[in-house]
Amino acid sequence: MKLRRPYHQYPMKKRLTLKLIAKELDVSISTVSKALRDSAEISEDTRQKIKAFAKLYNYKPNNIALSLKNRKTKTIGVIIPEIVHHYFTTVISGIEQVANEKGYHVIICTSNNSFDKEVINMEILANGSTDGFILSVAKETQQKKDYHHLTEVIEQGMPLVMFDRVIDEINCDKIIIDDTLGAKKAVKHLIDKGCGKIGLITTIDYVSVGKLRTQGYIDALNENNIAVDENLILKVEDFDHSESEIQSFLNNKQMDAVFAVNEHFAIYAIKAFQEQGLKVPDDVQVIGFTDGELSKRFIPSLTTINQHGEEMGAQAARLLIKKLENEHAEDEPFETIIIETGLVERNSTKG
Amino acid sequence: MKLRRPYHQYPMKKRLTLKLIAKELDVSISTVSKALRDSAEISEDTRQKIKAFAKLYNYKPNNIALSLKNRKTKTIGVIIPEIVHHYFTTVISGIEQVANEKGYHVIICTSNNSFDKEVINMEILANGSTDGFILSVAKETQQKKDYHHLTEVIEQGMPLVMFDRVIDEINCDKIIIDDTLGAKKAVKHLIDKGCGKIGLITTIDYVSVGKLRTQGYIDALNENNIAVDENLILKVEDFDHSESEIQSFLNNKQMDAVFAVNEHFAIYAIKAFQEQGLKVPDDVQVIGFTDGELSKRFIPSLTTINQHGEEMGAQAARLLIKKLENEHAEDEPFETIIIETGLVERNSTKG
DNA sequence: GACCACTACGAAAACGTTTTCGTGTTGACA
DNA sequence: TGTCAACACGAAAACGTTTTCGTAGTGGTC
Repeated sequence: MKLRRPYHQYPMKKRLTLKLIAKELDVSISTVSKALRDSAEISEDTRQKIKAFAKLYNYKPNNIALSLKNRKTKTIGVIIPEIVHHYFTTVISGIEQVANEKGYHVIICTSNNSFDKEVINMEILANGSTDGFILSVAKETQQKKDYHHLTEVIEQGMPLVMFDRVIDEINCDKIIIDDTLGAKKAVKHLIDKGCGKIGLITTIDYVSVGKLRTQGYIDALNENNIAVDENLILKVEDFDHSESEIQSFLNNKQMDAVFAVNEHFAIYAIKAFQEQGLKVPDDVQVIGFTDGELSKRFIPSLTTINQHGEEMGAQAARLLIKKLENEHAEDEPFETIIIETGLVERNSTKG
Repeated sequence: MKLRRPYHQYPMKKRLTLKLIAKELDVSISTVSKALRDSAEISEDTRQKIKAFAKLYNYKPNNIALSLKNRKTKTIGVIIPEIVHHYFTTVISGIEQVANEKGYHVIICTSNNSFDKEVINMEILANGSTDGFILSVAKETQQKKDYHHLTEVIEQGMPLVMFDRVIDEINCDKIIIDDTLGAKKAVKHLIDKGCGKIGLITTIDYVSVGKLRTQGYIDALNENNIAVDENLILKVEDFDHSESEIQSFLNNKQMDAVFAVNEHFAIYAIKAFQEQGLKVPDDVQVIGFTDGELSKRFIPSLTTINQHGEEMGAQAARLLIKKLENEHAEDEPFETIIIETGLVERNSTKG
């Protein structure tokens, strides 16, 4: 008869494993595993005994071992340009909710808008840490047009869902908002409020959203027979010094409204107008894109186009997980889901 | 002599493994492993051959297998109350930078301020997914005072670093700001500007930061021989309806300044004052706590106490990694690092 | 020719699981 | 008593690494 100290007297610290339980209870590892998974192969007696022991000492299977065995990690990798950005956090929030619901967790990496960091992050996560990716590409990647890291993971059979800043040439699932339509909505709203001389503050063209929103602006004007005046369009070069750029742009242009492609630009515009002695929305109306804290709380609060970040994240996660859990995922065609933008009316436009 | 199709002709898709390389090159797995790690045991010839092959087909070791073998994941788990919150994203940003620098990646989970979700997240991540934790506890956990999940991971030998909302009873490394001192700084600044009737808008006491900042407010008054007037203190019960609470609180109190324990409260205060026809900062001055987008961009921009979130995250990551990589971590005493708060002067106080 | 020391490699264990398959023991039945 | 099924369990492989140890082969030395 073997004598052994009960488990709890061993120099604690080590996590409980199947092997340890097996040793304690004088059965084989397989028996323990089966018992814990309620296999019919194991007698009621032994099963009870093992389960009781496991529960008592709080056994939890090791995720890493499971990942290795199952060759899936139940983890999804999210790579975004930056995290200190309200819109992206809402997306993450949406991703996380859906992911957790379905038993996945989320690894987040930021590219800081750097191509190199995006590539490195993808490579690291692709080496087994992650089952698939949700990605919004870095600005630098958009400029470089080097997508080898994306095609690589796709070729390896890892599902990839792109959102927001997507790349047309890459064949994968995508979640986007209709930037053009959203912008058009915004400008149309200004036109409906009686504006005719509408300025646009946007980004330089290689930022795809900037380009698309500019297009929406143009579309709205065209459809309403308003000539596009290049003098009313500012393409901000240097984000960090956008305030002064915007200020000088807005001087003496006599516009009655401005559409800005993001919150920052919008409030700088308001500020600039106010410093000129103009009142928003009485003298000039302003609409932004992206509905963040700033828009909500600014005074006057900002009328904006809402991108529904959370919804976007949720859809992205759903789509990715669908691919992950579908055996025949390869055969299925890729989807592109368009999230509806919404106009949120506040106090920077006339009521 | 064996004939075999070269690797690239096999039905692609599978990731390259040591085993596959070994098979292709007719050597053993160990030889491949050693060659790739430049072991002197392997002849120059074979080494070159193997490395060339690996490079050509872009071999990358599988992280999961490595994690299992090394019993460390090079991953740190971050659990925060919510992610859609500027302050937390700055912390995450700091964590990520340091972590990546040192070859770690970051899994982020949100507790949504729910005790249960915090517990579940910790348990899941503790099952092998993570080497250690960085945590800011959920409100609900603070109320419940149930910390079993924290003590459990600590007992398992997983390092835990708490930041911001820390729990005194738990023995672990901590990164905090001196909330009391920060608040005192703020109130002192108001006093220096000539204010004598200073209001406080804070949260109910079980939110530790609210309590501490309230204490700082009291300290500052005491040190300057100003009597504490309970009528000038509002403890907001319901965050979501704080606006109206604040509004009615501020009516006819005749204060010359307000210290608010966060941005939200601060701008609601400003709004309320403005609606009463009072000018900020001329008639009444306001200071907030936490330096976010809102403070920076609001008009008037907000004088605030800066918590240096990024710095906080960076320190937390450094501390955690130090523990992780130190053999004798167990013996080392726990540290509590205090991050200095800074006063950021803007336009809600007199220049 | 016997011994030795290298050199260059392979076998196997280990990390913690799950699962397939094999097998000893029991009891029933002819 | 011999056969067979059912039962209850164990051995081993597999996931992809790293590392320890063992060992064929080679060449040199006395």
